[in-house]
Parts: sequence; C-alpha cells; structure tokens
Amino acid sequence: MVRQPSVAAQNRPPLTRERIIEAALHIVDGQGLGRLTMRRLGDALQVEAMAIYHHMPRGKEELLDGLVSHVAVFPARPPAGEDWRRALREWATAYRARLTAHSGVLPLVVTRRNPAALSDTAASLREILRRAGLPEGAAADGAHALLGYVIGQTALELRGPSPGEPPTDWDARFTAGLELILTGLSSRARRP
Amino acid sequence: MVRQPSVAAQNRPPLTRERIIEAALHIVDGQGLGRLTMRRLGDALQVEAMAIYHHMPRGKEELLDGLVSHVAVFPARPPAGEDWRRALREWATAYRARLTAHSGVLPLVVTRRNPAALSDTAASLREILRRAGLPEGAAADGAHALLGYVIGQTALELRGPSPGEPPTDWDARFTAGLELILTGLSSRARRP
DNA sequence: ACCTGAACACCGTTCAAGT
DNA sequence: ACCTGAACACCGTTCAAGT
Repeated sequence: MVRQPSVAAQNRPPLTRERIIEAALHIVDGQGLGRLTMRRLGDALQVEAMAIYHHMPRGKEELLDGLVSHVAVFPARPPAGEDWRRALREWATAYRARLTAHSGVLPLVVTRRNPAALSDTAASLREILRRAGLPEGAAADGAHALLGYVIGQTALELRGPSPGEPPTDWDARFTAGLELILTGLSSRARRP
Repeated sequence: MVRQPSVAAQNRPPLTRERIIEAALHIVDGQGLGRLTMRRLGDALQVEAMAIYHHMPRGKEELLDGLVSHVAVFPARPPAGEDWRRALREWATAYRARLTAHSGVLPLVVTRRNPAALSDTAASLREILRRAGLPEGAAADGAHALLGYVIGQTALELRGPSPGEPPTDWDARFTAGLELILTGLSSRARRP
C-alpha cells in the first residue's frame, strides 16, 4: 500500500480562527466550560490539539478571549425616534438572552481581563444616553450601570434557584430592576 | 535512631475546615485563583494534599463553595433610624470593598451554582426595602437589582481599564450607578 | 480517626520532525 | 506553511496502607 497521509487533510476544510472558536463555543454550550480542553477541541476539529497553536499562539488564553469577544460584543442599536428608553429595554432584553444562551461563557465575560470586548458595547449605550440629553460623564456612568446590571443580574439568575424560597419569575425581576435604572436615568435626562 | 514520625504531626494545629478555607483564601489573594491547587494547599498547611479530602469529601468543588460562602455572605445592617438609603449605600460600599479585596474569588461568586451563599445577603436587603414601604414583590426585586448591580459593576471594574479610554474614576462611577437605582427605589417607596 | 504515598487518568504546552 | 507525535511538568482524585 502506498502511504497517502495527506488524504484526510485534503478532504477537510482548512483550520481557521473562526472555525476554532465556533467549535469551542459548541463544546461549551453543549458540555460546559469545564469540558473545553485543547485535546477535545482538536478532536472536534479532526485535528491534533497542537495544530490549534498555529492559529492561536497564546494557546488557551487566546481561545478563551476569543469566546468572550464572540459572545459579549453586542452594541445597542440607536432608537429610530425619540424613545431612548425603548431602545435600551430592547438591548437589555436581547443581551440577557444572548448571555443566557451561552451561559458557559458568562464566567469568562465577567472574569477575563479583556476590556476591549465590552468597550464597544458600553460606547453604544453611552451614545444613546448622550443623545437623550445626559451630560457626558453621566452618560458614561449610566452606560456602565446598565452593563453591570445586566451582566450581574443574569449571573445571579444562572446561579440557580435558592432552595428555601418560592420559585422566582426572573423575567419579571429582570424587567423590574431595569426599570429602576431607567427611572433614575430619566430624572437626569433633558427629555425625560 | 528511633523513628518518631508523629512528632511533626503533634507539633502542628489540627486540620479543620476553617483552617483549610483560610489557607486557600490566602493563596487566592496572594497568587490568584489559577494557582490554587490541592497540592499547593496541602503544602501551605504542611500536610499531604490527600488529607484535605478527609475534611472535604467533595474535594475541590467543596473547597471552592467554601470560599464563596466565606467571602460573599455579607448581610446589610438595618438603618438605625429612617434613613434606609444611607443603610443601603453603606452596605453597597462595604460589599464592593470586600469583593475587591478578594478579587480572585469574584469569578466563583458570580459563577458557582451555590445560591444559598447569596440568599442571606439578599434577604437582608429585602427586609430594609420592605420596611421602607415597598410592597413585598418590589422589595425582593429591588434587593436583587442592588445585589446584581454591585456584583456586576465590581466585576466590570476588576476587568481592568480599556486601553483607548481615559482612566476611569471607578469610585465615582460606582456611586453614580448606585444612586440611579436608589432614585428608582425612592419613587416606589412609601416614605420617599 | 486521621493522614500518607503511590498510582491513574487526565491537563496545557514545548519541541523536533514530517509533508 | 501547516500539522503531527512524543515528551514534560503538572493536575484532581482513588485506594490501600500506615499510625
């Protein structure tokens, strides 16, 4: 038999950063963050684990940062008309849904020293508040308050139910807390 | 020479859950969560790593849960007089300081499915809001909004500065966001 | 009852080698 | 340029054995 070791390599799509991150997200979503290992990721991509390092020289650190960027970059769309509160509500609801859908990545979003991944999202919120009439500093503070609330509240929700307490309607609770912040923001806006 | 292998064992304090958790917290505070291993923890306690399992049958899982309880259980003190806002401000400031002092544990606080660790804290906030005149449901929602905000905002802060932006006054930003929520809560209280 | 030490089945990563 | 495979220095945990 003539050895043709490159057949398998030719019949599969080339390894790219994007394919690697997608495969990693699939593992985390399906099996949890703890089961994401370089060896398992290599298996999923039909490649030796070490091949990943060729596309991500910083190794697993770079992989986890990539997951955070992939999930957490989520800018808000500016309001079509004047209703900035509605635009913020829609963003908050959609962002929470995204974080919930990739709950295994949330620990990384909260934890990793990867500020760039959130600064685009924060900037989009700041701009909406600025146009609503808040002074520059108050708009920046408000943007981070919203971001911190959504991330923190979603993390609390995903921690699971407290055994002694009645089951919580987390949708309602999330909305109620969000309205607290929006009320506070309204009192500081030019167009409340 | 007569073998006396128990000399070292007799000259050291007995291993307890509390000593184990304190030693673990010391490692996490000093070297980071990533360097907390059972073997290193054993070294710090002058004991084989396997001895820890005798006090914590669930192993590292139980150890991490213990760290969360040790750091995150932090009930608010009720106001001496009528000023419930001040009581909440003091709690939020102190809780943020505690989380910042043990920043390596924050990922665990946010992440671990260990709801009991936060339910005492949430209950203390709920009680303050209830006495301030909020209806039962609104008090529970408000308590979780405060908790989610403090944890989320502190996590954002500890992620580090965004490279492009001017340096942030996180103290001022934290206070500003907190006041947004307090404003919202005041509009729903009997005694605003 | 409490602790030890060897062993097992994993990790992430380096490095020389292959094509 | 891209991938492989062996090797290294670690992990958490099981288990039989010691005192």
